[in-house]
Amino acid sequence: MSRQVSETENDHGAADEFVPDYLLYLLAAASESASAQFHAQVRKAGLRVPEWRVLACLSDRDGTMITQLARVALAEQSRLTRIIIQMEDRDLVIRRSDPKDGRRVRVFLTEKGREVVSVLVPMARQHEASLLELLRTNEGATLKPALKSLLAALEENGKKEFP
Amino acid sequence: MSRQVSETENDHGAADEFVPDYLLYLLAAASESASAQFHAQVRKAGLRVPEWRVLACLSDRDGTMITQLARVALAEQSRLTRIIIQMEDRDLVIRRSDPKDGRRVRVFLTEKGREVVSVLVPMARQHEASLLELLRTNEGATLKPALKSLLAALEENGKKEFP
DNA sequence: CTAAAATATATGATTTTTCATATTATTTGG
DNA sequence: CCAAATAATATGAAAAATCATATATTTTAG
Repeated sequence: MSRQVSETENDHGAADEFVPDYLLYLLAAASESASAQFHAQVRKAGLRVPEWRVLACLSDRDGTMITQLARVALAEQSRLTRIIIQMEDRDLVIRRSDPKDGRRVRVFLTEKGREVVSVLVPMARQHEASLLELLRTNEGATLKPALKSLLAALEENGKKEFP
Repeated sequence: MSRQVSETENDHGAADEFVPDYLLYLLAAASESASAQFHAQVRKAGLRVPEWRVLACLSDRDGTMITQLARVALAEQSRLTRIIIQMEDRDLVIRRSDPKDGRRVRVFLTEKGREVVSVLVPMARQHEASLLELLRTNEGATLKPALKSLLAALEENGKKEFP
């Protein structure tokens, strides 16, 4: 005899359903859900998510060009151009065209941008640690390597199709 | 002596960088990258991504209400309302208010919607299989369980904060 | 050396998305 | 039973994202 289940009670993963076991759903949902809390902190710091990503990327490599920033920030080029302009208006970054290649625009952290990112990166690290603590140790240990493998394999795969 | 590395050559994961080893980046990037090819097929089928997600969700549970669809399709409620209206205009779904609770709008697949999803789900399954083949077997086997654990843990966590 | 192709960024116009809030319906506490 | 609280959906206005394409620069082929 099966008990009555309320409509709103979410019984994820019911036996034979497609979505709850579908890799692309799991990836997107995990990304969304895992990011939610930290992204709320990002917004409290007065940044939008792609802006935080830009700052983080620049803290790794100052002077990255727009196209590369777009890749890492997972945003379209034309969108990233506008985001960078807005960030420049708020004195978070400055743009300088590359002397070796005038097409390229290199983006650098300002002092203010550096301060902001120096607060956020430690927060991100701490949040990541708390996420990994949620997982049983063995799963936590495999998740990142598996994602990296997947990304690397997809990149290889992409190269094959456009050689 | 280290060789000269071109600017555009993406040397992911350089020793001491933050972003390439950051879980939220890996999740978002893996989700994006893994989805890209299949989502291109979805668009060729004349659907936007959230529309495909709605159809997939309805093929699991016909008559799901807007709020629940929004959760699974990872879209905001007001956006999903509009998406459903557009899908109704294209005769992919129909809406019926719940007789037991007049606030709820239940969404059902039409014959046409059922046909579309019956083509796309097998494509999705095949694409998923090809993704998992890209991973070394042991990693492929751990990825989905790890993502599910993470999602489950995050859900538990969320409940604690709003009891 | 030069014309054509490729690359990097910017921009205008349109479409999406979001945010706040209105509307309608149900539940709950007194 | 009623008033207030809660819940589900809809909607208008504003912000953001996308698409196609323009502009500027560098590379490549001949």
